[in-house]
Amino acid sequence: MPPFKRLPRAVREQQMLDAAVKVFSRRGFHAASMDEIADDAGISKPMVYAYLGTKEELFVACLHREGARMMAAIVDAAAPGLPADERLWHGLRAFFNFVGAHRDGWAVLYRQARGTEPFAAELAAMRSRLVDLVAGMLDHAFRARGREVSATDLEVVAYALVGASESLADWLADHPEADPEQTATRVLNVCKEV
Amino acid sequence: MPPFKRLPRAVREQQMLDAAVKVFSRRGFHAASMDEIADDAGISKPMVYAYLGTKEELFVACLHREGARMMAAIVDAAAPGLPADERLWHGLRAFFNFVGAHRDGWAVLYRQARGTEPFAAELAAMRSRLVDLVAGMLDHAFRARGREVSATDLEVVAYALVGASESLADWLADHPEADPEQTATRVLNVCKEV
DNA sequence: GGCGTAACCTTACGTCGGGGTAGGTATGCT
DNA sequence: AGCATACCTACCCCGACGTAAGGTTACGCC
Repeated sequence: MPPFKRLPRAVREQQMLDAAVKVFSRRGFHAASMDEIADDAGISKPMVYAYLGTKEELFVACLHREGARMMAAIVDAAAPGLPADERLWHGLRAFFNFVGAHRDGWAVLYRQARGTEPFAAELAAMRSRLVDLVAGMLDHAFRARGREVSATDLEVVAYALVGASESLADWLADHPEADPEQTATRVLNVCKEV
Repeated sequence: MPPFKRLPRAVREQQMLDAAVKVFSRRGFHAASMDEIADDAGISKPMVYAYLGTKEELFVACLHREGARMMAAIVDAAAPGLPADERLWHGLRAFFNFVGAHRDGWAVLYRQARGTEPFAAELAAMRSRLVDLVAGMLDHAFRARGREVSATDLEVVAYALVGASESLADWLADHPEADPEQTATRVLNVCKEV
C-alpha cells in the first residue's frame, strides 16, 4: 500500500478545517458526521479528535477561522487612510467578494451558527464587532458631509445596513452565477440615496 | 389516577404544534426530541406520530403555520385600500409586532429553517412571496411620487429592505425588553430618506 | 340500558446512526 | 537505539426516532 504521507500538525489542521467547513456547510452542524469530515480531509477520525477536539470545538474553530478571515478582508480593504466614502465602498466590495469566494464558509458562519444554540453567542459577538466597525465608518462619512447623528441611531442604521448586506450575501451564496461586484454596487446605490 | 382528558383531534394538533414550535425554537431542529415535544404538549409520543407524522413533517407543519400567520398579519395590516406610503408603514408595524409577539415562532422560521437543508427551500419560497409583496408596495409608493424604477432594481431594494427588517427582527427576538413599535419606526426613518 | 365500534391514548421496545475512545503500529529525529 | 509524534483499525454505547400491541373512553344503535 502507498504509505500515506505524514504531514506536520499545522498542515493537517488546516486540511481538517477545510473539510469541516465544507461538510458543515453542506449538511448542517448536526447532520454532518465526524466520519465524513475525517474522510474528506483524507485522514481518520481519531486524528480530528486529537488535533481539534470534540465536534463542538471543531465547529467553533471553523467559526473563528472563517470569521477572522472575513474581518481581515474587510479591514484590509477599508484602510483608515482613505476618505470616509471610499472606506465604506471598499469595505462593501471586500465583503461581497469574500462571500462570493468563500460561499461555504459563509454558510457555516451565518446559516448554521445562527440557529444552533451554543454558537449563537459566538456569532453575535463577531457581528457586533462588524456593526461597530460599520458604525464608525458611517460616523466618519456623515461628519465629512457635516451631518451629525446620535450614537444609537448610528448603530441602528449600521445594523440595518449589515442586515441588508447579509441578506443579499445569502442570496449571492445560493446563486453561483451572480457577480459579487455588481451586488456590492447595487447596495451602494441604495445607500447613496441616504 | 386522574383520567387524562380526551380532546378532539383538532385541539390536540394545535397543542402539539404549540409545543413543537416552542421546543424547536429553544433547542434547534436536531437537538429537539420528539419525547420532549410530546411531553410539553401533555401527550405521549405516538400521538404526535399519529397526527402530525414524522419529525420532518412536524417541523414543516410548524413552518407553514407560523409562516401563514405572519403573512396574514402583514397582509391584513397593509390593506390594499390604503395609500401606498401607509401600506408600507402598516406592513412594517405588523411585521415587527408579529415578531415581538411570537419570538419563538420567528426563531423557528428564520433561524432553524434557514440552516437545515430540507427546509431551506420551503423558507425561500415564503420569503420570495414576501419580497414580491414588498416590491409591489414599493412600486406603488414610487409611482405615487412620480418615480419610475426598473423591476430588477425594485426587487433588489425589496430584498435589502426585507433583509434589514429580518436582521432587526432577529435582534428584537433576543432582546425581550425592546419595543417592536419603536423598532418599526426606526426602520421607517431610514426608509424615508430614500 | 347494554353492547360494539371507532377514536383516543399509553407503556414499552427495536434499532441504528454517529460521537467519542482504547490500544496498537509506523516513521522520523536526536 | 530510543523517544515522540503522526496515524490507524476496531470498538463501545447512548440517545433518540419510529413502532407494535394493548388499554380506555365516548358515542351510536338497537
